[in-house]
Amino acid sequence: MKKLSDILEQRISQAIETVTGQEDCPALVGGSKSAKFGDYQANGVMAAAKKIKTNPRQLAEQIVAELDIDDICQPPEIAGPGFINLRLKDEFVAGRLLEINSDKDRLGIEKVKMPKTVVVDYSGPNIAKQMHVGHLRSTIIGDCISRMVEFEGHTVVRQNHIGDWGTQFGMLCTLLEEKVHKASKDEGLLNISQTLEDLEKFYQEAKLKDDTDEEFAKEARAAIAGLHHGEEYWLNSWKDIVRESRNHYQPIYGRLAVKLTPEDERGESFYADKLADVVEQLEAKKLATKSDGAVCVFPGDFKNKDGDPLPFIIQKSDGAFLYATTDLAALRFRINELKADKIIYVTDARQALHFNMLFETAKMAGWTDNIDLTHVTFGTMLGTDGKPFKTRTGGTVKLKDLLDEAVQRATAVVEEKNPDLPEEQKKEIAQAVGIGAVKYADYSNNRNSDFVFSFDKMLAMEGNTAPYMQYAYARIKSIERKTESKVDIENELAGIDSLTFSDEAEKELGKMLIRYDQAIAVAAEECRPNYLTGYLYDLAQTFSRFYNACPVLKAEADQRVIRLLLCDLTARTIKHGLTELLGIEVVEQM
RNA sequence: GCGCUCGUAGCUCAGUCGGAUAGAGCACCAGUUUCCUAAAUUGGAUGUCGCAGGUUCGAAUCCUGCCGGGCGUGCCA
Repeated sequence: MKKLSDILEQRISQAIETVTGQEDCPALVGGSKSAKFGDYQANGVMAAAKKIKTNPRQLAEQIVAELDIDDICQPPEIAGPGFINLRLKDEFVAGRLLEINSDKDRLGIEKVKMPKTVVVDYSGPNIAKQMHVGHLRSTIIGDCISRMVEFEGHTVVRQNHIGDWGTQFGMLCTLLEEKVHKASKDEGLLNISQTLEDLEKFYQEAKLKDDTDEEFAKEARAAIAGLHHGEEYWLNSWKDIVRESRNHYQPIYGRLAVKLTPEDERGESFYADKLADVVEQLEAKKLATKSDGAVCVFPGDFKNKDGDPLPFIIQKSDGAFLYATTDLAALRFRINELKADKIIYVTDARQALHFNMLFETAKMAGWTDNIDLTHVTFGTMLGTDGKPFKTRTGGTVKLKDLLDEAVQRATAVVEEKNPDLPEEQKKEIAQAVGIGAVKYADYSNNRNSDFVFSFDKMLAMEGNTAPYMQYAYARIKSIERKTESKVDIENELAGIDSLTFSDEAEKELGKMLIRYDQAIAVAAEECRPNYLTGYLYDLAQTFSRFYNACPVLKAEADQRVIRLLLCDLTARTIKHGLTELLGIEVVEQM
């Protein structure tokens, strides 16, 4: 089923071009702001009129005369300086609804004709540190983008660029050896998982020893050298740390319903043996030069504080490589080996300069011809005090604790609103609502803005929140359960071949439902989950109006069918949006 | 200094890339339940879209200059 907005755009653009004889006259079709202007409007006529220096209203008349959209709309109206307003025919809306109804999996939404390979780089936790709130936004925004792009029909390759190869591993491996292997000789075995149970503490202990204990620091330097030379002894110890860390963050992905798996991991260590080649290649192309002992590329016209060209440093004066080098190696790998047509990096906005320089450098090297590189940025998570989100004592908030608290608060809400449900069910609801609230709150904000984290706001039943959406869904399910005692819904809906609207609220809901495809397309194109949540919220509100105006159970049989269908399609759309695209659970009862 | 980004109702934020009278939620006021979950819905009030210019049929949106916040700006990631 082709997107309605595309059909309208195409037909009207065609008409404009026929009348004006000009190429490239987009109709600029969009949803109307107000119902009195109809359902859709074309804004392109004014621009076209300017192009050929004619009166826009007269031009609009000619275009409308040329236009053939009887099958979709009532006769178009011309308004204002030259808007073309379109009102959908009931039969058209009904036809679309039936098509959506007949497609259980994709709600009538086509896959793209020319699928691309899209690499999405997101989450990227640091090994040996617990995941904290700083990782949340990249993780879930990246996941939503992946899901949307995948649903559109593209091939998505998720990449979790974990931080598993810094100099800090020298001290970490040394401490682990000390605690586990040496200890096991002297005073019995110490289990590796136990030792690494509190990653944060372990890291801090290693850091402290590294700073204060000279013997330890010496050992740590030997360890990092050994690791970089691939000595098995240290490599094993490093593997232990990576594996144990994964045991910490993989369950978090599980709770967040983030689709990253260990197979998606391709951390810094993976590129370690490809870094020297990156530098050599850039030197061979005469793009990299030595400056103050470091190997640098000077891409674009970035300036430093003194107004001098800003270097993209790819090798330090001591010979070590940096994240710039790793990112260049990763970029080449993604293009050459993963066959990426497009790479989306999801990181916070502070890294914007780094990525601009990375992209520019790669472009200068000729590695990215015809490759679409996008840095999807997002703002900082703030506490209700407007300052970066911290615990009361000023520490970083662990993601695990944050999710625990969300679920706990959701439990209290469920307990208050619906105390009679079975314990087990209340638990499930609290999980769905608590985790959903955290994710939805993030998604519903414009990702570029800094975002104020507030449990009270995100768990509110009013407004654009997860609980509101989940409640909307649960209400529909409740109607369906009650209806089931009278009729077999599936049977009833399967047999429909025509629909007649008998109420304005039905029609409004129907028109909303057929716009889901466009909402996804725009949200995916712009990498903006908030466009999707915005649509879903509109849909839920439109449904609520319908719900008040149009009883389903008490309706006569001929009226009941369309209402049941509208209920079911709304439920399926909300469910699809929440579970498939946002990774948020729905519940049958709340 | 330069760069990026943000500045919209009392508060929290949308605004799909230049479109018609700038929209939601919270808070405030007034309605709606013998009816499918009122965790809902209807109506009302609320704005120098940071400021000043410019571009044009038309600007919150584009350009220029200011003001204010955040971030970044040569060997961390």
